[in-house]
Amino acid sequence: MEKLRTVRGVHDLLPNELHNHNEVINAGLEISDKYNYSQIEIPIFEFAEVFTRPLGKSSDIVTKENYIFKDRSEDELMLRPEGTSGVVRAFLNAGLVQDVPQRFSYYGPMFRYERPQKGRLRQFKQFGIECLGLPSSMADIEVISLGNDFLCKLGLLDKINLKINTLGDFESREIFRDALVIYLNDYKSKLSRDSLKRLSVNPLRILDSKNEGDQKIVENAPNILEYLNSNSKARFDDICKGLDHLNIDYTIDNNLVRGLDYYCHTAFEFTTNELGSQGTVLAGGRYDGLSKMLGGPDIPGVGWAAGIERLAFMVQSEFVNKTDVVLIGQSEKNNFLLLPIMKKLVQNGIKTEIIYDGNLSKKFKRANKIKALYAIVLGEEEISKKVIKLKDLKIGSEEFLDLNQAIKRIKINEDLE
RNA sequence: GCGGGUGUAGCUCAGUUGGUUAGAGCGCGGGUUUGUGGUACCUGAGGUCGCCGGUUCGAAGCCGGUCACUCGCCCCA
Repeated sequence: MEKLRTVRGVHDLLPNELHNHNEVINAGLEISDKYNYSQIEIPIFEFAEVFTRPLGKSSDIVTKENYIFKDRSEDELMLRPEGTSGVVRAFLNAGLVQDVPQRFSYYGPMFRYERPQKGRLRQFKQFGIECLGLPSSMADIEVISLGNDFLCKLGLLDKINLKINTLGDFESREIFRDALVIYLNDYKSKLSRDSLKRLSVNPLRILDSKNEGDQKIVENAPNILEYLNSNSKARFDDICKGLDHLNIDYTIDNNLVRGLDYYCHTAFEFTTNELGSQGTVLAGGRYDGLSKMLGGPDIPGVGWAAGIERLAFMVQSEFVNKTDVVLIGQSEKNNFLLLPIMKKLVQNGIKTEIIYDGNLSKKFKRANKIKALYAIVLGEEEISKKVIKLKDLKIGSEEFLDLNQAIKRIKINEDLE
């Protein structure tokens, strides 16, 4: 029989790697809890419309990167490609519109049918936060500050840069877009093929093209900051001021744009150059239009999502599963006597494994392999004396003790480490 | 979706201009050790050379296709 494997771009997570993921997730949950964001969980698949409506018919995520399918009742469903739409949908369904602001955190798998690369999988995990119901620029600053603290907690701040930009409100953006198209039309013959396509579909995207020729053309293109109305301009100034107050380093990058239609005003990205071309590690922005697109009232929102695999790759702490105690019986028939000992050790919070097979030599080899700190040996001599033998595997010393004394000893030494 | 690289033991990799039983280190099993691990020594197992086809007397090595990984583009976390 042919050996089965995972599907393309979908990977197993073995203990080592999962440990790194959990470190990222736990840091995220802890810091967002302190910022008073409450964890929620939403479905992994939804009616396709939850994503197709807000993401816009032209976005890649909807046109070619989706996992879309019909279930047995012919409903069009989609594996979620991102978290924000689902969170806002849940917020609307729960009637929390009555009770704003709401602050949420979430994490879990997302799905995009893309060509896999390092840091880009078809099933990948995101950690994200959303702040709903606050139109004030203070919410933008809060959210960026939370992201910054999250990365700081992971010890990654010195490897990561923050870029921010504004897309303006919808009015400013329209005016800017028109000006940009007029400018770019003069260079139609020199634009790359990709950008030529973008010119009609999503001209703002041309601004962050990696094509050198495009970049030269873009250098002298209209600057979004000059097209902002006074409200949009004031917002952006506030955000810069807020970040200054927090001593958060950032660079303004007027070519930073968003692929998804519901974004407006603030856009930001934390990037690294340690991951090759998939350098965006945490990104987000304001999405005041989203709630309405999902059929709800006009509720503003701002948030971000971080790539767990990408961050875990940078954290890379070595995971050692350290066993506290192994239980070794002299012969197989003593194994039954080891069960209540294990139970008692576990109740005392001690990580325990019974080694069932082999002679004593093999059992100690196993103990060594799993990096056990202590061995408790139970043989004929111990049974007749009604004690156990506690061996410290680091220094090799052995002692006859009763079980309660042994537990005490193990716990004392654990605390010292 | 487009372009480049790679694929040999569980892992990291050798393998000459195509030549007969495909190798190493680590890891794994057994032993030196009948109540005791780590070190050392001895020894053993493990490979349809990613898969399919072609060229050839003969293919791990050449050619075509395919799958997977990887790098860049696209896009994004």
